[in-house]
Amino acid sequence: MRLRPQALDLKRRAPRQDRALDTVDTIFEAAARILQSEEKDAFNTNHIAERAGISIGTLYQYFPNKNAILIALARRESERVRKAVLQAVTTSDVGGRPERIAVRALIHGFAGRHRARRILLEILLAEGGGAELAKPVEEIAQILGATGNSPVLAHGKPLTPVSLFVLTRAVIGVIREATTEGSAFLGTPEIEDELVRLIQGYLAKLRE
Amino acid sequence: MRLRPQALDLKRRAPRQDRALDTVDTIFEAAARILQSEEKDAFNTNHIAERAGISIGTLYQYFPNKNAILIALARRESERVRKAVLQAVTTSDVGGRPERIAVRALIHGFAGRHRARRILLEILLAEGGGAELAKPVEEIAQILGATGNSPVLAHGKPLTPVSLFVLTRAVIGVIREATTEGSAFLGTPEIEDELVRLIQGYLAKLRE
Amino acid sequence: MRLRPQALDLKRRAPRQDRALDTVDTIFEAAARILQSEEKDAFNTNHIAERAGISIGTLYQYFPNKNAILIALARRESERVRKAVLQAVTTSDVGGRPERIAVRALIHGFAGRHRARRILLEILLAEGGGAELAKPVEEIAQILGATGNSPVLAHGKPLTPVSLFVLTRAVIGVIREATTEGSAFLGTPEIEDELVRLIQGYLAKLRE
Amino acid sequence: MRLRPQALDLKRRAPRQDRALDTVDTIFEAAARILQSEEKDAFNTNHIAERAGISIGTLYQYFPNKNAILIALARRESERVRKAVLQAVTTSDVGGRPERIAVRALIHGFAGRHRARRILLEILLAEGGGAELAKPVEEIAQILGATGNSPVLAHGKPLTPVSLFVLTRAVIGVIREATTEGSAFLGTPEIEDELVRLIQGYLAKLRE
DNA sequence: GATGAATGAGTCTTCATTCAT
DNA sequence: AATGAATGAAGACTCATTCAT
Repeated sequence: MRLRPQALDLKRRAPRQDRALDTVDTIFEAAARILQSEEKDAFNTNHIAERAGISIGTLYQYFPNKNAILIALARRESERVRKAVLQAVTTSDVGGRPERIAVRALIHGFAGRHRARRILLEILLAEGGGAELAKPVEEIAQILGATGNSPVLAHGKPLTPVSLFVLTRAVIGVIREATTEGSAFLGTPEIEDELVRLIQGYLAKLRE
Repeated sequence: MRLRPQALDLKRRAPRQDRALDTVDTIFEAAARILQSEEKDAFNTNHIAERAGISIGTLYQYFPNKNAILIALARRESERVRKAVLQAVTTSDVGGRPERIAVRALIHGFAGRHRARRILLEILLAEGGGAELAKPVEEIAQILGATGNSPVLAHGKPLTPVSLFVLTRAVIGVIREATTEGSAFLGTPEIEDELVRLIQGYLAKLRE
Repeated sequence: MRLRPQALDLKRRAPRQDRALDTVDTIFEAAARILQSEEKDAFNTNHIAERAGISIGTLYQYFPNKNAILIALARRESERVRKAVLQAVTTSDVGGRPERIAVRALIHGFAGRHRARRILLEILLAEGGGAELAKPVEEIAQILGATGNSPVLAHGKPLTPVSLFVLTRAVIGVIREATTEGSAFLGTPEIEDELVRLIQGYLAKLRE
Repeated sequence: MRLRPQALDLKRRAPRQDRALDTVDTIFEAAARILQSEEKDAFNTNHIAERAGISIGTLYQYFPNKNAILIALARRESERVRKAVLQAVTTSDVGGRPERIAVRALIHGFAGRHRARRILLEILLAEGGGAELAKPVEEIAQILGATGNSPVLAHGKPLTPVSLFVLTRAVIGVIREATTEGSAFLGTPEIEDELVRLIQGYLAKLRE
């Protein structure tokens, strides 16, 4: 794959008609399905177009290049996770266990559709789109970092940037590794428990 | 790239002449250099051969396919890290801070040659060689899991498999993310401190 | 050449535009010309495309792999011969000499464009496509085997499968050998006479 | 395979020492074994040398190129068949059925080691060595053609060259087709009977 | 005589992308 | 807007053959 440097104009054409909106969604749907159920090699523009039931020419009317599809797909997924986790973190739930809810949201978000997400991840990394993945996590870290903003840290002082980085990446990292390795732990309540302990233990340590 | 199912015979020819030994090293060196300094696309057999100053035919006398070079490279790197970390973990150092030494070894091991390692990582993942990466970490986890075997856990009971998984992957995960994102924290003493705290905090939590 | 197991989908793309139809024919024509006039080594995908005046990519839009071109070419030729011979065999010509007509059709069919056909033959054999060649002959044998279906055997009882096999393969075999050896007999009236005698002699013997 | 025009000096070195003789035989043996039991693709110089337990360099000390091995192998096989058939044809056996013996010898000769011989045949054809195969048959035809020389034709006049050609190629052709198609008839007594009838019928017709 | 490391032209095939219709 | 035929650079891999040791 020879990709253009950076495709800033991810969408070549702003869809203004219903038909066009459908088309974009159709492409997304096809791309996601391929990621979910097929070989990684099958993720190529011709195949996506075929699966979407459109011509390759039409596909290129909505995306400037293959990478743009990938990035857009990643953005779309990240957005879902971000929202879910954000809500978990900012809402002081009755039981007061926002870490657990955040962890659960993350696991479901990043590990839910195993195959699709893992492959999306792999391709993105392979194509240099790694930064894209960091965004939602980074954002969450920012929010956690703002004192009092989150019940998680209600009793403590604000975290340093490094601590934030380590905290967020540790959680994400464990989930990602589990996904990549195809670990059996994924989806079990145990790993959820452990991740909560990891967070709590770290925060406790920081408070010392 | 269409890879053969499982490239078990990583080396096609057992080098019997001195010349051959040199050649293998030359290939490794060229491959590593490409990973370090060039585009990911540059990691192709023709280019590797060219950079190594040998013919493509010669390259294929030593490696059955492109993937084998990648795996061999990964193995080679992992081995170094494994040894360093292993030593750190099993040696009861005077100061009694094996976590710190292990963390440092891991950071240097996995994050040392930033680019090269990141790209190796990316390509490996993209090519489905993810399992290969898990091995050294898994092994360390096993050792940490054997009670008393490591000073890290000297005072406690053996960890459960899930705890082990979370502990090792959290550390690895943070380092990996930092590498992938090209984080500025990488290489600073701060992140080392934080990782040690992460470990200690988690272990303390487990002992509760 | 490493061939895919069975290239059942000989045509990769069903041509829907006029342009496409032309292209397929162009490819056939180029392939046939190469077979006719050039080295056997020249029968490679790149060269075929070049000769056809199209890009290699276009070629691969119509044929899944090199072998498919070969098979398609063979089928096309066989079909012609089959039709001609079939007609000769099933038509009770005025002079009542269907053997002669069949023989002539076979000679012209299989020996007409000497070089092209011989090389096609050779490559097909070399690529394991031998079965493909047997089909039309086999079919003719079946028809000859059905009593009364053909004037050739009008006066006799149906042939046994072995006799059918020997009869058809003897005729085909002589023609094929003559082609392969580049025999000067090929195309002379004499060999036609002899083949007719071969058939008649054998059938007479069977009637004894 | 890019072969030299015509390798007239089939053997590069006249073996004068026992060791050398062994080497040539070893190469032949290895080549034959590969033909018999492996993929056609496995018939390459490197593999032959490996199988023969010698170095590729040594192989090239005895054969100027790959084709020479093939031709030599073919010659060797043809020689056996030629001798067997010759003897059958020239010996007036008690029962006076030389056709049968000749046919039997041919079948065993050309169809004996099915796989090996078929592949040898295919490769030879593919490499343009077809002429080589015709020689023994041609020779037999010559002998049959010399009146009185063979009991087969004891009662008749000498055959014309065309008749000879047709007669010999018909028999060879049937056997060859049966081999190539992997026919089940091969090796059965029936096909032997039929071939004898084919010969007798043709000869009878010629005598009319 | 033997060795086997090295060579590299050559072959198939893929796939992102364009553009005339 | 949509189509899809055409493009062609690029890449993995093979194998006959050479030649320095």
